[in-house]
Amino acid sequence: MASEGPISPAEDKVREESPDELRRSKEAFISHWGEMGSSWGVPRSMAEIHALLFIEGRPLCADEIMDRLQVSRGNVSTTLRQLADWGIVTRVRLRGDRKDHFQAEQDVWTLLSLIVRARKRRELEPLLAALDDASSIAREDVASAADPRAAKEHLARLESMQDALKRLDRLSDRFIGRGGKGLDVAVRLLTSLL
Amino acid sequence: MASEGPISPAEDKVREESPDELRRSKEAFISHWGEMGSSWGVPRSMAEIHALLFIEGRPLCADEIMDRLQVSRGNVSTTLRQLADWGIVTRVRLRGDRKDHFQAEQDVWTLLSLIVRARKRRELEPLLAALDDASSIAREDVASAADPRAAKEHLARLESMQDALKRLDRLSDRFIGRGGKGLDVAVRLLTSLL
DNA sequence: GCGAACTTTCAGAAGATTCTGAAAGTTCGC
DNA sequence: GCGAACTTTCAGAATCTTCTGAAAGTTCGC
Repeated sequence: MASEGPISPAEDKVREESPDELRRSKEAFISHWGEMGSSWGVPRSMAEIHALLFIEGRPLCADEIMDRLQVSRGNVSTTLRQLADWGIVTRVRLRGDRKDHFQAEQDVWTLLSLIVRARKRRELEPLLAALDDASSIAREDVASAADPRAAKEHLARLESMQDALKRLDRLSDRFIGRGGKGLDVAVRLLTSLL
Repeated sequence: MASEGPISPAEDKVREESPDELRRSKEAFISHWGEMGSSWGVPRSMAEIHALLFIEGRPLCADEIMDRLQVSRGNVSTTLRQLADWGIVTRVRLRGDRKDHFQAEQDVWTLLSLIVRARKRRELEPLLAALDDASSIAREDVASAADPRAAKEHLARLESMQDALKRLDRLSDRFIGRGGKGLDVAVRLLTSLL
């Protein structure tokens, strides 16, 4: 292509690829996803970078992300690493290009599973560990306490919280365990049962 | 010093009520709950105030919360209002006391349902509305687009995200709908099925 | 209607998080 | 081993969120 005409800046690469409406729609998706992320404690630019990769569907390199979202190279690099750690973005090498490219998981249920898994590890599990400690200390304390009644009630509260969270934890292990479609299956199942 | 004076600061009010171990255990719970909250986008002090009310189990007034957590009156007031909006804390009037008192929901499954409900309203639903708009625009665009192939793929991506989120939305309606124990039931059900 | 008791509001301060960009690091072909 | 292409790191800047506290608002008994 670009065969003979010397350099006709805009037209020669007749970029049907972004006919404005499409571009606007992508941008809307990116903003909303970023918005949602930020209310769930995910840095806005992280959510946006993910949204861009998801909605483009093809592997993009750092420079393209910087251009499209107007964020710094450092930010892009750090964020892509984190997204890769979560497993929702993968590094892809394109033949003939030394740049790293990145591609987002395209299956939505797999995506959601991976997100759940990552957050569970980082946030739910440490809390459960702490509750375990807290309640075993409280359990010992029931015997020796000056006010055993109060100690017992306290223990009961801790344990009810612990039980519920443990149950959710075990449940999510099964949903997201091997496969990836676990969540999808579970949701369909429940929808039909309830 | 101050050994024989009429005021013997600590000992005279032999407070069995907080035998140190109990107090420490409560404080540990409060910190961890606060920690978790803050990684899920809930202000730390909001999560802590809730944790305090939950773990005490009895109605507390603003002053007691301020003392225990060392936060300002303004913060306590604002936060209690929000917790009440979420429905996980209720305002209680105690006979003979003009102060408002606040009490946290004690049933953990009800608590979790209420949290899910609140966040769904504030965050999931607006996103769904936006996706609806985005995909109907994209749908119209498929006809007129310069590159219908690209437009179709884009629409497919939007819709797959929309479908999954809608399904979760409907599902959570049922879980949390009337009752409060919906979540509990669903979790037990799934645990036995999967 | 007045004052005391209590609560809410909100502008600005304090604090936390996120982002930038340039320098250091890595990798690769030659 | 060298330089070009690319990536990562991280100190400090920019930004966003949360918190404080004092003033304004409300409610209630009298």
